[in-house]
Amino acid sequence: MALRHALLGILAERPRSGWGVLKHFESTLGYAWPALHGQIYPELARLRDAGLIEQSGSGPRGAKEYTLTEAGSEEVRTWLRETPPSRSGRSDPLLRVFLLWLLEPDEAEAHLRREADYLRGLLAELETVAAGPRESTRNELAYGLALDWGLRETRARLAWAEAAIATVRSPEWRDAPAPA
Amino acid sequence: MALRHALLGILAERPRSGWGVLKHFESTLGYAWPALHGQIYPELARLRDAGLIEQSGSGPRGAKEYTLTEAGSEEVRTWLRETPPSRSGRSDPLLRVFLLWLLEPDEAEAHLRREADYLRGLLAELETVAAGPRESTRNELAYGLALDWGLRETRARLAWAEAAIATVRSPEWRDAPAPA
DNA sequence: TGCAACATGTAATGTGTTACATGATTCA
DNA sequence: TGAATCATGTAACACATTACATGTTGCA
Repeated sequence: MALRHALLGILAERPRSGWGVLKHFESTLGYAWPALHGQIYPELARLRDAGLIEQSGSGPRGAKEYTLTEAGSEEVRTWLRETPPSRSGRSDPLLRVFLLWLLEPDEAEAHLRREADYLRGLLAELETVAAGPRESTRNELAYGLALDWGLRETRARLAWAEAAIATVRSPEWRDAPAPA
Repeated sequence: MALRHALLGILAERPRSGWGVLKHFESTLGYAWPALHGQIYPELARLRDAGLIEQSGSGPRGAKEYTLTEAGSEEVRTWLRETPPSRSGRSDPLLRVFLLWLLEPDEAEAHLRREADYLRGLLAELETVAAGPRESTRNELAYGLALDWGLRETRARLAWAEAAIATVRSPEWRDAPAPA
Protein backbone atom coordinates (compact mmCIF):
# COMPACT_ATOMS: atom_id res chain seq x y z
CA MET A 1 0.00 0.00 0.00
CA ALA A 2 2.81 2.43 0.77
CA LEU A 3 4.07 2.62 -2.81
CA ARG A 4 0.63 3.73 -4.04
CA HIS A 5 0.65 6.58 -1.57
CA ALA A 6 4.23 7.54 -2.34
CA LEU A 7 3.25 7.87 -6.02
CA LEU A 8 0.16 9.90 -5.19
CA GLY A 9 2.27 12.15 -2.97
CA ILE A 10 4.79 12.80 -5.75
CA LEU A 11 2.03 13.67 -8.19
CA ALA A 12 0.45 15.97 -5.61
CA GLU A 13 3.44 18.27 -6.07
CA ARG A 14 2.98 18.55 -9.80
CA PRO A 15 2.19 16.38 -12.82
CA ARG A 16 4.99 14.08 -13.93
CA SER A 17 5.70 11.26 -16.32
CA GLY A 18 6.51 7.74 -15.09
CA TRP A 19 10.13 8.52 -15.87
CA GLY A 20 9.92 11.74 -13.85
CA VAL A 21 8.46 9.79 -10.93
CA LEU A 22 11.28 7.27 -11.25
CA LYS A 23 13.95 10.02 -11.12
CA HIS A 24 12.25 11.54 -8.08
CA PHE A 25 12.48 8.16 -6.33
CA GLU A 26 16.17 7.89 -7.18
CA SER A 27 17.05 11.34 -5.90
CA THR A 28 14.67 11.86 -3.01
CA LEU A 29 11.81 9.58 -1.96
CA GLY A 30 13.87 6.44 -2.47
CA TYR A 31 15.63 7.19 0.81
CA ALA A 32 12.34 6.32 2.51
CA TRP A 33 10.81 3.91 -0.01
CA PRO A 34 12.93 2.60 -2.91
CA ALA A 35 11.12 1.65 -6.11
CA LEU A 36 12.29 0.70 -9.60
CA HIS A 37 10.65 1.15 -12.96
CA GLY A 38 9.46 -2.46 -13.03
CA GLN A 39 7.19 -1.64 -10.13
CA ILE A 40 6.39 2.00 -10.89
CA TYR A 41 4.95 1.69 -14.40
CA PRO A 42 2.43 -1.06 -13.58
CA GLU A 43 1.40 0.72 -10.38
CA LEU A 44 0.79 4.00 -12.26
CA ALA A 45 -1.41 2.08 -14.70
CA ARG A 46 -3.41 0.65 -11.77
CA LEU A 47 -3.80 4.10 -10.16
CA ARG A 48 -5.03 5.46 -13.50
CA ASP A 49 -7.52 2.59 -13.86
CA ALA A 50 -8.71 3.29 -10.31
CA GLY A 51 -9.26 6.96 -11.13
CA LEU A 52 -6.76 8.25 -8.55
CA ILE A 53 -4.57 9.78 -11.26
CA GLU A 54 -5.27 10.63 -14.90
CA GLN A 55 -3.15 11.00 -17.99
CA SER A 56 -3.09 14.72 -18.60
CA GLY A 57 -0.75 14.93 -21.56
CA SER A 58 1.91 13.34 -23.72
CA GLY A 59 5.55 14.27 -24.18
CA PRO A 60 8.30 13.28 -26.56
CA ARG A 61 9.38 9.62 -26.80
CA GLY A 62 5.99 8.34 -25.74
CA ALA A 63 6.13 10.02 -22.32
CA LYS A 64 2.80 10.07 -20.48
CA GLU A 65 2.12 12.88 -18.09
CA TYR A 66 -0.02 11.95 -15.09
CA THR A 67 -1.95 14.33 -12.85
CA LEU A 68 -3.46 13.63 -9.43
CA THR A 69 -7.26 13.60 -9.39
CA GLU A 70 -9.42 14.89 -6.56
CA ALA A 71 -10.09 11.24 -5.57
CA GLY A 72 -6.34 10.60 -5.46
CA SER A 73 -5.75 13.65 -3.30
CA GLU A 74 -8.42 12.47 -0.85
CA GLU A 75 -6.96 8.97 -0.84
CA VAL A 76 -3.42 10.00 0.12
CA ARG A 77 -4.57 12.47 2.77
CA THR A 78 -6.94 9.95 4.32
CA TRP A 79 -4.09 7.44 4.43
CA LEU A 80 -1.85 9.94 6.21
CA ARG A 81 -4.52 10.91 8.72
CA GLU A 82 -6.12 7.58 9.48
CA THR A 83 -3.77 4.66 9.01
CA PRO A 84 -1.22 4.01 11.75
CA PRO A 85 2.39 4.02 10.50
CA SER A 86 3.87 0.56 10.01
CA ARG A 87 6.56 0.01 12.62
CA SER A 88 8.15 -3.09 11.13
CA GLY A 89 11.29 -2.51 9.19
CA ARG A 90 14.21 -4.58 7.97
CA SER A 91 17.81 -3.54 8.45
CA ASP A 92 20.60 -5.68 7.06
CA PRO A 93 23.26 -3.63 8.91
CA LEU A 94 21.48 -4.14 12.26
CA LEU A 95 21.04 -7.86 11.57
CA ARG A 96 24.81 -8.05 11.16
CA VAL A 97 25.26 -6.49 14.61
CA PHE A 98 23.24 -9.32 16.16
CA LEU A 99 25.55 -11.78 14.39
CA LEU A 100 28.79 -9.89 15.04
CA TRP A 101 29.90 -12.36 17.70
CA LEU A 102 30.32 -14.99 14.94
CA LEU A 103 33.38 -13.17 13.59
CA GLU A 104 36.83 -13.05 15.09
CA PRO A 105 37.30 -9.79 17.04
CA ASP A 106 39.66 -8.37 14.39
CA GLU A 107 37.16 -9.13 11.65
CA ALA A 108 34.36 -7.58 13.71
CA GLU A 109 36.44 -4.43 14.17
CA ALA A 110 37.19 -4.27 10.43
CA HIS A 111 33.49 -4.59 9.70
CA LEU A 112 32.64 -1.76 12.08
CA ARG A 113 35.32 0.47 10.57
CA ARG A 114 33.80 -0.08 7.12
CA GLU A 115 30.41 0.85 8.55
CA ALA A 116 31.82 4.02 10.11
CA ASP A 117 33.50 4.95 6.81
CA TYR A 118 30.27 4.47 4.92
CA LEU A 119 28.40 6.60 7.47
CA ARG A 120 30.96 9.39 7.28
CA GLY A 121 30.53 9.45 3.50
CA LEU A 122 26.76 9.48 3.77
CA LEU A 123 26.89 12.24 6.37
CA ALA A 124 29.07 14.36 4.08
CA GLU A 125 26.57 13.85 1.23
CA LEU A 126 23.62 14.83 3.38
CA GLU A 127 25.45 17.86 4.74
CA THR A 128 26.18 18.97 1.18
CA VAL A 129 22.48 18.77 0.35
CA ALA A 130 21.63 20.61 3.57
CA ALA A 131 24.08 23.39 2.70
CA GLY A 132 22.46 23.92 -0.70
CA PRO A 133 19.70 26.38 -1.57
CA ARG A 134 16.17 25.75 -0.36
CA GLU A 135 12.82 27.07 -1.44
CA SER A 136 10.25 27.94 1.17
CA THR A 137 7.29 26.06 -0.29
CA ARG A 138 5.70 23.75 2.23
CA ASN A 139 6.72 20.61 0.35
CA GLU A 140 10.35 21.74 0.28
CA LEU A 141 10.16 22.43 4.01
CA ALA A 142 8.86 18.88 4.50
CA TYR A 143 11.81 17.55 2.50
CA GLY A 144 13.99 19.60 4.84
CA LEU A 145 12.46 17.76 7.80
CA ALA A 146 13.21 14.43 6.12
CA LEU A 147 16.78 15.56 5.53
CA ASP A 148 17.10 16.54 9.18
CA TRP A 149 15.85 13.05 10.12
CA GLY A 150 18.58 11.56 7.92
CA LEU A 151 21.27 13.79 9.40
CA ARG A 152 20.32 13.00 12.98
CA GLU A 153 20.02 9.27 12.33
CA THR A 154 23.34 9.13 10.48
CA ARG A 155 25.16 11.03 13.23
CA ALA A 156 23.63 8.70 15.84
CA ARG A 157 24.72 5.61 13.90
CA LEU A 158 28.21 6.98 13.44
CA ALA A 159 28.54 7.66 17.17
CA TRP A 160 27.27 4.13 17.78
CA ALA A 161 29.83 2.64 15.39
CA GLU A 162 32.67 4.45 17.12
CA ALA A 163 31.52 3.18 20.51
CA ALA A 164 31.10 -0.32 19.09
CA ILE A 165 34.67 -0.32 17.77
CA ALA A 166 35.85 0.42 21.32
CA THR A 167 33.69 -2.42 22.63
CA VAL A 168 35.06 -5.10 20.29
CA ARG A 169 38.62 -3.97 21.07
CA SER A 170 38.03 -4.28 24.83
CA PRO A 171 39.17 -7.27 26.91
CA GLU A 172 35.52 -7.88 27.90
CA TRP A 173 34.73 -8.67 24.28
CA ARG A 174 37.98 -10.38 23.35
CA ASP A 175 37.96 -12.67 26.40
CA ALA A 176 34.23 -13.36 26.39
CA PRO A 177 33.26 -17.03 26.33
CA ALA A 178 31.16 -18.72 23.64
CA PRO A 179 27.36 -18.85 24.16
CA ALA A 180 26.13 -20.78 27.20
CA MET B 1 19.22 -14.08 1.45
CA ALA B 2 19.24 -12.27 4.78
CA LEU B 3 16.63 -14.52 6.38
CA ARG B 4 18.76 -17.62 5.67
CA HIS B 5 21.67 -16.03 7.49
CA ALA B 6 19.54 -14.83 10.37
CA LEU B 7 18.37 -18.43 10.88
CA LEU B 8 21.91 -19.79 10.67
CA GLY B 9 23.03 -17.16 13.18
CA ILE B 10 20.31 -18.13 15.66
CA LEU B 11 21.22 -21.78 15.38
CA ALA B 12 24.90 -20.91 15.85
CA GLU B 13 24.05 -20.00 19.46
CA ARG B 14 22.49 -23.34 20.22
CA PRO B 15 20.17 -25.92 18.65
CA ARG B 16 16.52 -24.91 18.55
CA SER B 17 13.20 -26.04 17.13
CA GLY B 18 11.38 -24.04 14.47
CA TRP B 19 9.11 -22.79 17.23
CA GLY B 20 12.11 -21.73 19.29
CA VAL B 21 13.52 -19.85 16.32
CA LEU B 22 10.15 -18.15 15.86
CA LYS B 23 10.09 -16.99 19.50
CA HIS B 24 13.63 -15.69 19.19
CA PHE B 25 12.54 -13.61 16.20
CA GLU B 26 9.60 -12.20 18.14
CA SER B 27 11.65 -11.23 21.15
CA THR B 28 15.00 -10.27 19.69
CA LEU B 29 16.08 -10.60 16.05
CA GLY B 30 12.74 -9.39 14.74
CA TYR B 31 13.83 -5.85 15.60
CA ALA B 32 16.32 -6.15 12.75
CA TRP B 33 14.60 -8.69 10.49
CA PRO B 34 10.98 -9.69 11.19
CA ALA B 35 9.87 -13.16 10.14
CA LEU B 36 6.73 -15.21 10.73
CA HIS B 37 6.23 -18.95 10.90
CA GLY B 38 4.89 -19.09 7.35
CA GLN B 39 8.34 -18.12 6.15
CA ILE B 40 10.48 -19.74 8.84
CA TYR B 41 9.35 -23.35 8.55
CA PRO B 42 9.82 -23.63 4.76
CA GLU B 43 13.19 -21.88 4.99
CA LEU B 44 14.40 -24.27 7.71
CA ALA B 45 13.40 -27.17 5.48
CA ARG B 46 15.43 -25.67 2.61
CA LEU B 47 18.46 -25.12 4.85
CA ARG B 48 18.22 -28.74 5.99
CA ASP B 49 17.99 -29.95 2.39
CA ALA B 50 21.03 -27.82 1.55
CA GLY B 51 23.01 -29.39 4.42
CA LEU B 52 23.53 -26.10 6.27
CA ILE B 53 21.57 -27.35 9.28
CA GLU B 54 20.54 -30.83 10.36
CA GLN B 55 17.75 -32.26 12.46
CA SER B 56 19.47 -33.32 15.64
CA GLY B 57 16.51 -34.46 17.70
CA SER B 58 12.79 -34.52 18.32
CA GLY B 59 10.76 -33.04 21.13
CA PRO B 60 7.19 -33.33 22.33
CA ARG B 61 4.34 -32.36 19.98
CA GLY B 62 6.35 -33.14 16.88
CA ALA B 63 9.01 -30.53 17.61
CA LYS B 64 12.13 -30.85 15.45
CA GLU B 65 15.43 -29.72 16.87
CA TYR B 66 17.86 -28.28 14.33
CA THR B 67 21.62 -27.91 14.74
CA LEU B 68 24.00 -25.84 12.62
CA THR B 69 26.40 -27.91 10.51
CA GLU B 70 30.01 -26.99 9.77
CA ALA B 71 28.90 -25.98 6.26
CA GLY B 72 26.23 -23.73 7.75
CA SER B 73 28.73 -22.11 10.08
CA GLU B 74 31.05 -21.40 7.15
CA GLU B 75 28.19 -20.02 5.10
CA VAL B 76 27.05 -17.44 7.65
CA ARG B 77 30.57 -16.30 8.48
CA THR B 78 31.47 -15.96 4.80
CA TRP B 79 28.32 -13.89 4.30
CA LEU B 80 29.28 -11.59 7.18
CA ARG B 81 32.84 -11.18 5.97
CA GLU B 82 32.39 -10.92 2.23
CA THR B 83 29.01 -9.55 1.23
CA PRO B 84 28.52 -5.80 1.53
CA PRO B 85 25.58 -4.82 3.75
CA SER B 86 22.45 -3.87 1.87
CA ARG B 87 21.85 -0.14 2.31
CA SER B 88 18.32 -0.03 0.94
CA GLY B 89 15.60 0.05 3.52
CA ARG B 90 11.96 1.03 3.66
CA SER B 91 10.55 3.27 6.36
CA ASP B 92 6.84 4.03 6.42
CA PRO B 93 7.32 6.73 9.11
CA LEU B 94 9.97 8.51 7.03
CA LEU B 95 7.80 8.29 3.90
CA ARG B 96 5.11 10.12 5.85
CA VAL B 97 7.55 12.93 6.63
CA PHE B 98 8.11 13.49 2.90
CA LEU B 99 4.32 13.74 2.51
CA LEU B 100 3.69 15.80 5.65
CA TRP B 101 3.03 18.98 3.67
CA LEU B 102 -0.19 17.37 2.34
CA LEU B 103 -1.83 17.70 5.77
CA GLU B 104 -3.13 20.85 7.40
CA PRO B 105 -0.55 22.18 9.90
CA ASP B 106 -2.69 21.11 12.89
CA GLU B 107 -2.99 17.60 11.51
CA ALA B 108 0.74 17.47 10.84
CA GLU B 109 1.43 18.52 14.41
CA ALA B 110 -0.98 15.88 15.76
CA HIS B 111 0.78 13.25 13.66
CA LEU B 112 4.18 14.28 15.01
CA ARG B 113 2.90 14.21 18.59
CA ARG B 114 1.69 10.62 18.06
CA GLU B 115 5.12 9.75 16.69
CA ALA B 116 6.84 11.31 19.70
CA ASP B 117 4.52 9.42 22.08
CA TYR B 118 5.29 6.16 20.34
CA LEU B 119 9.02 6.84 20.52
CA ARG B 120 8.87 7.69 24.23
CA GLY B 121 7.14 4.36 24.86
CA LEU B 122 9.67 2.46 22.80
CA LEU B 123 12.54 4.23 24.55
CA ALA B 124 11.11 3.24 27.95
CA GLU B 125 10.87 -0.39 26.79
CA LEU B 126 14.44 -0.43 25.52
CA GLU B 127 15.71 1.21 28.70
CA THR B 128 13.96 -1.46 30.77
CA VAL B 129 15.74 -4.16 28.78
CA ALA B 130 19.04 -2.31 29.12
CA ALA B 131 18.58 -2.10 32.91
CA GLY B 132 18.08 -5.87 33.17
CA PRO B 133 20.74 -8.49 33.86
CA ARG B 134 23.25 -9.36 31.17
CA GLU B 135 25.52 -12.30 30.65
CA SER B 136 29.04 -11.77 29.45
CA THR B 137 29.06 -14.31 26.63
CA ARG B 138 30.12 -12.78 23.34
CA ASN B 139 26.72 -13.26 21.74
CA GLU B 140 25.03 -11.47 24.64
CA LEU B 141 27.53 -8.65 24.31
CA ALA B 142 26.63 -8.41 20.61
CA TYR B 143 22.95 -8.20 21.56
CA GLY B 144 23.97 -5.39 23.90
CA LEU B 145 25.51 -3.55 20.95
CA ALA B 146 22.26 -3.98 19.00
CA LEU B 147 20.33 -2.65 21.98
CA ASP B 148 22.62 0.35 22.17
CA TRP B 149 21.98 0.96 18.45
CA GLY B 150 18.24 0.92 19.19
CA LEU B 151 18.58 3.29 22.13
CA ARG B 152 20.67 5.82 20.21
CA GLU B 153 18.42 5.68 17.15
CA THR B 154 15.25 6.06 19.22
CA ARG B 155 16.64 9.02 21.15
CA ALA B 156 17.71 10.66 17.87
CA ARG B 157 14.27 10.17 16.35
CA LEU B 158 12.57 11.54 19.45
CA ALA B 159 14.75 14.65 19.39
CA TRP B 160 13.93 14.99 15.69
CA ALA B 161 10.18 14.71 16.38
CA GLU B 162 10.34 17.42 19.01
CA ALA B 163 12.20 19.74 16.63
CA ALA B 164 9.74 18.89 13.84
CA ILE B 165 6.77 19.83 16.05
CA ALA B 166 8.35 23.26 16.54
CA THR B 167 8.84 23.56 12.77
CA VAL B 168 5.23 22.83 11.81
CA ARG B 169 4.02 25.29 14.48
CA SER B 170 6.26 28.06 13.12
CA PRO B 171 5.01 30.86 10.84
CA GLU B 172 7.50 29.72 8.18
CA TRP B 173 5.59 26.45 7.88
CA ARG B 174 2.08 27.79 8.40
CA ASP B 175 2.47 30.61 5.87
CA ALA B 176 4.44 28.60 3.32
CA PRO B 177 2.97 28.59 -0.20
CA ALA B 178 1.91 25.49 -2.13
CA PRO B 179 4.54 23.78 -4.35
CA ALA B 180 5.83 25.88 -7.24
C1' DT C 1 27.03 7.25 -36.42
C1' DG C 2 27.34 5.72 -32.06
C1' DC C 3 26.50 6.37 -27.17
C1' DA C 4 24.00 8.09 -23.23
C1' DA C 5 19.86 9.33 -21.53
C1' DC C 6 15.00 9.31 -22.12
C1' DA C 7 10.79 6.52 -21.98
C1' DT C 8 7.67 2.56 -21.45
C1' DG C 9 6.23 -1.82 -20.85
C1' DT C 10 6.00 -7.23 -19.53
C1' DA C 11 7.72 -11.68 -17.57
C1' DA C 12 10.10 -14.47 -14.44
C1' DT C 13 11.66 -14.95 -10.08
C1' DG C 14 12.24 -14.13 -5.31
C1' DT C 15 10.58 -12.57 -0.81
C1' DG C 16 7.14 -11.77 2.65
C1' DT C 17 2.24 -11.88 4.67
C1' DT C 18 -2.07 -13.87 5.60
C1' DA C 19 -5.12 -17.53 5.60
C1' DC C 20 -6.02 -22.30 5.86
C1' DA C 21 -5.28 -26.63 8.21
C1' DT C 22 -4.01 -29.85 11.81
C1' DG C 23 -2.80 -31.70 16.08
C1' DA C 24 -0.40 -32.25 21.12
C1' DT C 25 0.36 -30.66 25.85
C1' DT C 26 -0.36 -28.04 29.96
C1' DC C 27 -2.88 -25.83 33.28
C1' DA C 28 -6.95 -23.86 35.53
C1' DT D 1 -13.14 -29.93 29.68
C1' DG D 2 -11.93 -25.82 27.68
C1' DA D 3 -8.49 -22.34 26.67
C1' DA D 4 -3.79 -21.01 25.96
C1' DT D 5 0.36 -22.29 24.27
C1' DC D 6 3.23 -25.30 21.84
C1' DA D 7 4.32 -27.08 17.27
C1' DT D 8 4.34 -27.79 12.22
C1' DG D 9 3.11 -27.37 7.71
C1' DT D 10 0.92 -25.57 2.96
C1' DA D 11 -1.54 -22.34 -0.12
C1' DA D 12 -2.95 -18.01 -1.82
C1' DC D 13 -1.83 -13.60 -2.33
C1' DA D 14 0.83 -9.30 -2.30
C1' DC D 15 4.97 -6.92 -2.96
C1' DA D 16 9.68 -6.22 -4.95
C1' DT D 17 13.72 -7.21 -8.00
C1' DT D 18 15.82 -8.56 -12.16
C1' DA D 19 15.74 -9.69 -16.78
C1' DC D 20 13.76 -9.28 -21.21
C1' DA D 21 12.12 -6.29 -24.84
C1' DT D 22 11.48 -2.14 -27.56
C1' DG D 23 11.87 2.40 -29.37
C1' DT D 24 13.18 7.82 -29.34
C1' DT D 25 15.95 11.99 -28.81
C1' DG D 26 19.98 14.74 -28.22
C1' DC D 27 24.62 15.37 -28.52
C1' DA D 28 29.54 14.65 -29.49
